[in-house]
Amino acid sequence: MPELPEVETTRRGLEPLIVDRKIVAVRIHQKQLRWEIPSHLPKTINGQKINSITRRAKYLLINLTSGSIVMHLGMSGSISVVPSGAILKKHQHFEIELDNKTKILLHDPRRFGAVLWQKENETLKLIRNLGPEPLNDGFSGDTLYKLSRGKKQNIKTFIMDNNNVVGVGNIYASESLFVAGISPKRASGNVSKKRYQKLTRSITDVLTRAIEKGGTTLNDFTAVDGQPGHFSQALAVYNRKDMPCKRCDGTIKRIIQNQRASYYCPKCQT
DNA sequence: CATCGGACCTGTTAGC
DNA sequence: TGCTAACAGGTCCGAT
Repeated sequence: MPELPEVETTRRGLEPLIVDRKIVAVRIHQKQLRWEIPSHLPKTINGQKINSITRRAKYLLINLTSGSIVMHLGMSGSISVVPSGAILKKHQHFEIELDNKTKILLHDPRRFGAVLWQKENETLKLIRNLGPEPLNDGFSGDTLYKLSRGKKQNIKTFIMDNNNVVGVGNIYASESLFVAGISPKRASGNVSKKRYQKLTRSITDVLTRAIEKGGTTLNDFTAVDGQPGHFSQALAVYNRKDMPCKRCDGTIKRIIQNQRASYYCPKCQT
C-alpha cells in the first residue's frame, strides 16, 4: 500500500493525537512481521512520553524521551487511533495504549511491515544508508544524473531504488515518468541532465499533490481516522491498462519491469 | 560493483 | 458456485 504520500498522510494524522502523550501499555499480538518485534520493546517504551513523530523515507519514527519506535507499513500496513476499549480486529498485530484512553493500532494483513527499536543517539542500518528525500532541498536533477551515469538499468527501476531517491514506489514511479514524458523503458544512463531536472520536478509535484489528497487508496489504505485517500482519481497511468491517455490520443500500456507492473503511454513518453 | 531472482505473507479478483 | 492462478502499495539478501 503505502508509498511516501501515504506514510506522510499517516504521520500527519498521528501527530496531533499522540504527541505529548504518555505510553501506559503495549501489546504485541503477532510478533512475526518482516522482522520479529524486539521482545524487550514493551518494557523499554512503557511509561515513556512521545515527543514527536517524524518520517524518513517510508519509515515512521515515534520519538520518545529516550530512543525511537521505528515503524514501516510494508505493502499492506495502516495505523489507526481508536478508543482503548475497542475490540481487536483481525491482523491488528501491535498496539500502544496512551494516557488519554486511546490506543495506536498497527494493522497489516501481509505482515511485510515492521516495528523496530532505535536507541538514543543511534541510527538503524536500514535508515543510515538511504538516499535523499524527494521533498527536501538535497534532491536535484544533477544528483540523479550523476548517479545514473554508466547504468544500463531502466529509469523506472532506477528511481525506485532507495539509494538514489527515497519514497518513490510503484505507483508514483509510473506517474512521475508520465508527467516528465519519459519512457520507463529508457536506460537511466542514457537520460540527459535536462530530462533529469524535469523528472525531479515531476516526482516532487506528484508526491506533493498526492499528499494534499491524502494519498492513494487502491484497495485498503486508510489514514489514521479511517478515511481513504483521494489521489486514485488523479492517477494518469497507474492501473489504467488499455484506457485512453489523458494527454494524447494514445492508449496506456502495462509491462513488467523488475517483476513489478509499469504503466505508461508509448506515444507521449519517449 | 551492478543486476537479477527469490523470499517473506494474506487477501482479492479474474478466468475457467 | 467453486477451484485455481495471477496479482497486489516494499525491500532485503544472496547468487551471478
